[in-house]
Amino acid sequence: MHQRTVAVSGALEELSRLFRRLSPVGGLSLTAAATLANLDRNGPQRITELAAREGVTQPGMTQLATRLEDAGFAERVADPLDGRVVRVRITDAGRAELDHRRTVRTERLADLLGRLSAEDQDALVAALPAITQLSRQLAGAVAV
Amino acid sequence: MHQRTVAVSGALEELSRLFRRLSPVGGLSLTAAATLANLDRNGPQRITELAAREGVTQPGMTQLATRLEDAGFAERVADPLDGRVVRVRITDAGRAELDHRRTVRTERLADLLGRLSAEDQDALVAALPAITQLSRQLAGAVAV
DNA sequence: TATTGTTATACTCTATAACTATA
DNA sequence: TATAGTTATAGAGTATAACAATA
Repeated sequence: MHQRTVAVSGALEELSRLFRRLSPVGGLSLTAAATLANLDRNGPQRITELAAREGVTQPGMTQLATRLEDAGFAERVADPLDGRVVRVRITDAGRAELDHRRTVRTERLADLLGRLSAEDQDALVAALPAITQLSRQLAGAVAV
Repeated sequence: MHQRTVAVSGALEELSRLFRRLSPVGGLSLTAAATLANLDRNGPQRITELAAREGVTQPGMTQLATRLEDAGFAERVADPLDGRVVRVRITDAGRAELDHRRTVRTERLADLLGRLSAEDQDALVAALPAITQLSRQLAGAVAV
């Protein structure tokens, strides 16, 4: 067990928890926001596909899709080729909500980042590719 | 709004969400684990104090303390000086649980870190002080 | 009267199991 | 019979409001 891994692990858990507390911008849960962002980035997708990507069960995604629909952020579209399939699509209101969330969150974070030393800020920016990579690894690992 | 802030913000949200999915080591929620870690680090504390630190309401912390107590990870201790006050203290089983969580989480993370390039790994380690600082800033900001 | 903590109650989120509709 | 999705139901976690006990 590498010392550095322990350090990274602890730091990330702390950060993860604090970030979660900072995040509740709108009424969207983290999973709801992630799903919406996914729909925005990758276009309409089926319930099963979304469930797998976000790491929730199929019934869980059905319910989440319903919540997003009720909020006006997404809509269900029937698949003309297969009557069993439903595709979920983000709406304009959904995109606006994403924009809003990003704006508020970034404003808050900008304030905090501004209080870090220039060295710390640079180190954080330099670590962005690594963080992105790590996220991808995690997504793959959890998907199993 | 700085471009770099937007990038940091997005990366952190992604990471936060994925880390949460990786984390459920034991049956402990993130808040429960954080509270336990706090009790381990800083010693017995009152309900009100814990609630403020962890960003939950006082009734919320009462309930969390009860869950921790039921699990055998913490215990309530009466304050001899003030009959209204309850102090919560971590037990040996609680410390063992923390150890276990850290071990499992670190093992999982080590596997993922190992798949990153040497450059990415170094960048992540180099960013640790910045991440720690950011966590502190966040903790202060949220406490308000 | 103010403070500390608990109890009562309700809501969100997510899970598993059972079900419906279509292929 | 298999697949896609939904409905039914339950449990964890957390909030607000009302309450009890102590200072």
